[in-house]
Parts: sequence; structure tokens; C-alpha cells
Amino acid sequence: MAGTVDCCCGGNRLGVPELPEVETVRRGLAPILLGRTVASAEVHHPRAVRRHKAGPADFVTRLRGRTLQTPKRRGKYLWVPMDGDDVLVAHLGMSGQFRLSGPSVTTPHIRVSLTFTDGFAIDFVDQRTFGGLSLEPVAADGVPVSVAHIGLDSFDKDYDLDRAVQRLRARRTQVKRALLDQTVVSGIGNIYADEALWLVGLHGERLTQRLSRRQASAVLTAAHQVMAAALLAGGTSFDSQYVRVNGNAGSFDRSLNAYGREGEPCQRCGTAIRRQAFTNRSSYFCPRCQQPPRLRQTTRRGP
DNA sequence: ACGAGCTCCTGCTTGC
DNA sequence: TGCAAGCAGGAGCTCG
Repeated sequence: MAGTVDCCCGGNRLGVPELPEVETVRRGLAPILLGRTVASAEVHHPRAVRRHKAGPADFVTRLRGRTLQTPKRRGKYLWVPMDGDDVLVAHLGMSGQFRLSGPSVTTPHIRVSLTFTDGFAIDFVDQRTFGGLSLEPVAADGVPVSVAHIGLDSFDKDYDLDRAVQRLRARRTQVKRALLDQTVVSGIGNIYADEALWLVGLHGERLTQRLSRRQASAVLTAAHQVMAAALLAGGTSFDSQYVRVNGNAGSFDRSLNAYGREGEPCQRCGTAIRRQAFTNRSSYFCPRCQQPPRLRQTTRRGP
């Protein structure tokens, strides 16, 4: 039904919002928020505003009467400039969504609701409560203070690949860890890191300081390409009748080559994709295309 | 200053 | 059948 929003994952467990999903949400929100004035805000779960230091009551009070402008994004952070000095910052975390509110919408896990002066309303829905909203001042460049520490993402007009390559190679860690470090380049999560590494045939345990410029450049470029493809698919799935503001990258299944494909044949060489524990999560890679480093600095790997 | 590891959270899946 | 453990993972935090 028009005016409602379909569910986030459609059974796809890969619903975690990374840069393309967040950008899709931003584009969906833009025409909805621009020029609307908040009549009231309601915090249903205090954890959703835990990054708003002054607390839920202050959050609600300060939002009232504010007129919203076009949302902006860096990496996986969204923020909405408003009249006045501060901005509304949103992070979707693992499961955050914005949904158009209405009597026909029966959604559990509504954490925050915003109602506008024209009666229109949206909900911030977040099952796992890793996401949240806050009101924050902005730093000198117009970026919220909590976002200022992360690096530019590869879609930013000021993004400089050479500088990103420098930062990546300056780290003293494994390349996958560095790709997930939002202060190096923002926007890359576990899924796109694995896909980028598969594309360029690098094992995630390769040490950043031993990557050539060419290798570092290739993996960053690959990450951008995978995210660009997902963004394109998310964009084409837009339907003005059913405004998608929920982080679903549409019908695109992200054409994943490695992530989540344990035991399936590698699309390049046919070797079974392997899953490996990685800091409380998983890494997926082709053991043939992505050879692990033979020698670690102090530790020898097994075969 | 930097890097590693832990923690927060909920619902689905798997194993006993 | 029912319960418990495992798994998913972004980012802030602490510790070395």
C-alpha cells in the first residue's frame, strides 16, 4: 500500500546497512524531510538516543519546532541539518531503518518517532539497537562532532585515492582490519571488505605495511566498485509509490562472490570458499585465489 | 599514539 | 519438544 514501506531484508540475512544502504536511505529521506518542521518527537527506547549526552527529554525538547534540511552522509553516518546550530545525527548500526509511520504500519522495535507539523510522521526502527539518533554541534567543516574523526568515504568529492593508499599502508596491521577501520577510509563493512579482498586476490591477513602501492590502490578501488554497484542497484529499485527509507539495497543481492558462501565454489577457480573466525565475526575467502601470508612477522602459519 | 580485544543487543538457527 | 549456545557485526571503550 502506498505510503508504507516494505520490510527490510525480505528474508535476506545480509541486511546490515553499509555505505550503499545508508546512501539509499539518505536519498529516500531527502524529499521527505526537506522543509518539514518537527511538531513532536517521542523516544520509545532510551538506548536509541544514548549518544545524545543530555538525555531523551532534552532530545525531544530540542527537536520540537526545528525545520529539517537535506540529509548528508559520510561513511555510514547520516545527519540532517536544521535551522539552528546543531544537527540530527543518525547511525543505523546493524538493523536501523526509517519508516513512514501510519495506522497501517505495525512494526515492532520502533525506538523513536518524529511527527511533523503537517501530520506526516516517520519512525526510527531498530531491532538490535546498535544504531541511534543524537543532536550534536558541527565541527568547522559542517560535519557533526561525532563524525569528524572518521575518514572520507570513496564517494566523497574530496576523496583522494593516493592519500587513502598512504593511510592504509601507514597502518601496522592486517589489511582487513585496516579496511574496517573507519578512520582510514569510511563506509566499508565486513561484507564489502571480504568482497574487495576477493576481487583483488588478497588475503585479509596480509600486512598493510607490506602491501605495494598498487595492491593498496587495487583493494580500495575494488571496495569502491563493489559499493558503487550495490548503490546503483539500490537506486534503481526506488519506487516513488513506495518510498524506500529502510536501508534495503533493493533487489540487488550484492552479487556476492565470497561473503556468506562457505563451501561454495569460487567463481574464479572453483575452489571451495572458506570461512574463518575474525574478531568475533567471520571472514570469507578463496584459499587458492587469496593466499595467506606465508610468514607473519613473528608467527609461522600452518599450511 | 596506536592496535587489539571486549561489549553492547535481539532474533534466528543449530545442537543436544 | 524445549532449552541453551552460537551467530550476525558497527563502533565505542578499555587496556597494553
